[in-house]
Amino acid sequence: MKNQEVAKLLYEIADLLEIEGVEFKPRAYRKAAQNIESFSIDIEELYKKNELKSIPGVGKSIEEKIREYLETGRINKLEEMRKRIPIDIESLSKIEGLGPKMIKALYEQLGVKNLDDLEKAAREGKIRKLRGFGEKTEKNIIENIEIARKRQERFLLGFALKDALEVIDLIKGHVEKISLAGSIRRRKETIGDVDILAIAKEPHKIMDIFTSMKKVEKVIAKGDTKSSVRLYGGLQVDLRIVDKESFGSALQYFTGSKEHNIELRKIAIKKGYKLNEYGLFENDLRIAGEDEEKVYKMLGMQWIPPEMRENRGEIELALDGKLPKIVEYEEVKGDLQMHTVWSDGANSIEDMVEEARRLGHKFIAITDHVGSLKIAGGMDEKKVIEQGKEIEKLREKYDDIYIFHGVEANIMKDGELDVSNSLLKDVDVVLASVHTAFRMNEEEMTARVIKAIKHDYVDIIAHPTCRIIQEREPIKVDIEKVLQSAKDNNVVMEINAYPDRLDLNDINTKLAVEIGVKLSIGTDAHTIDHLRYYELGTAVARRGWAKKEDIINTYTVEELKKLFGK
DNA sequence: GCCGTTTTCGGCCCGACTGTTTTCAGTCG
Repeated sequence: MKNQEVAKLLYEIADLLEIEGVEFKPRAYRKAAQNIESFSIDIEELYKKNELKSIPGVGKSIEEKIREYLETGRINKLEEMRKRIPIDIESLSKIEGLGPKMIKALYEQLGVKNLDDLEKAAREGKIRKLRGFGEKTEKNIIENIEIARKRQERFLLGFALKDALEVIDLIKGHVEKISLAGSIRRRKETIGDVDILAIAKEPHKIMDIFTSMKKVEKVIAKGDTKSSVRLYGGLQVDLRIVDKESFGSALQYFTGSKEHNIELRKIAIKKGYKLNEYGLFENDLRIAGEDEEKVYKMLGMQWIPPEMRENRGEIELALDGKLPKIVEYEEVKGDLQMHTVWSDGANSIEDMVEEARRLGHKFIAITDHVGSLKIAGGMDEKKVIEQGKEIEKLREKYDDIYIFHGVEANIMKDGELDVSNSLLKDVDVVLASVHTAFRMNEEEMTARVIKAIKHDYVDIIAHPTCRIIQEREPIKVDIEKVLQSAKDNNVVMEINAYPDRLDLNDINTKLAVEIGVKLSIGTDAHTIDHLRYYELGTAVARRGWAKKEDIINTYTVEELKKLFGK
């Protein structure tokens, strides 16, 4: 699927156009890029069917460029622009306070093309002399270069969420109301910073508590309405105090996404209203603002769960009153992938059972590695049988949780599993996944995974694309074909809930739901501490619009046994 | 460059903040 690839090029064209001072076109390109990037249909399929224009925001001209790229591997106009403006915009625009206009001025007047040039010019005191720039701007640039170099891109949701919830815990006793906002409230897989909103009678007292927390490394800004801190580890947290009558609209506004908000504001305009962070206004009269639900209601639409607010079609559905009822966090009743000391996990089966009970799970699947993955302690048939006996004993001891005996087998290069059927036939649930030979072409890799899907004993394909966020690209598979095959063969696809996997991701989950594939949530826990990540899996499910019936972790133990053929 | 329940031409989201200015452009979220 080349959607991300094409989107990236369109974003680059947008950046370059903006540098050139072209109006409105950058917005058009970005809009098209955004839609392509979150489109669950393969852009190459649309191209073959001559339906590229069915993507919102893609008209004659952008269609032509996509066509050119898919046919020749390049876009002439982009190549020309790159030659004309040889600037590393991507890294330069990461500098806080540096936008296209300033990048353009720096290039034209000082020849700044990249971070190194920028730093040199700043340190030599050349920037302050430019019209529109000054000493302060130059000083900020120097500081922000350091930060941009040090900062590792974005933070994983799973890690940031823990810090964010701890911050809220510290403050919530002192405020009237408090909520996460921003991408972390939408449970995006990575987040830039944490946004928190609160109502407070004595703002500066709250700000004192906030800025003097133990985990604060640096106070970036401190005022009565907004303070920002950087925690140890680099995560930035912003706390805003808002008025009670604006809390809902501020929450809506700061939750985003930006694209979602833009659409909402257009709807407001059509109705003759104005929507901003202070409320929804008819003339100067505030007709909604205190609660978020009412803001949506007054715009004539259903309230939209934060996880869905990405402008991927949710607004149209909410206007029609046809939003799908997505799975709720408390409907997920168990965890279907985890490891123990029987392979590469750190805890015993009983430890995992105890912790799962504490989390309120009704069932878990112990899915230790089997077969050739010796580095992960892959068990042989004899050990699997022994493990089964231990699980049987624990089932007798605990009657409030059911323990499925599972295994995780490897899908070898040829699509066969690395263990015999005799090992698999007696366990309750068989996960299969790719752990080796990640670099295969799409055709071979797709065939490999589909062969595993068709295997007699495979119930679930675990971490289907094998990506590691910010570390390893997904394997090259034709995800639509894989999902269709899963549907045809009644095989479940996993949403791996481990913080750096989240695989399937939100977009592929949405596609799976559309195709009708059942999904399972597994934490892939290797210690008892990892078990709490199951909520991240639910978050991905919600971002992919999965309903309760799409997620097998909402089933009863009896229903699961039936599904696994036991 | 795209788009249309005001439009096939003329619009394209909104407000705050910063740093530079002396009334505002640029950037950010």
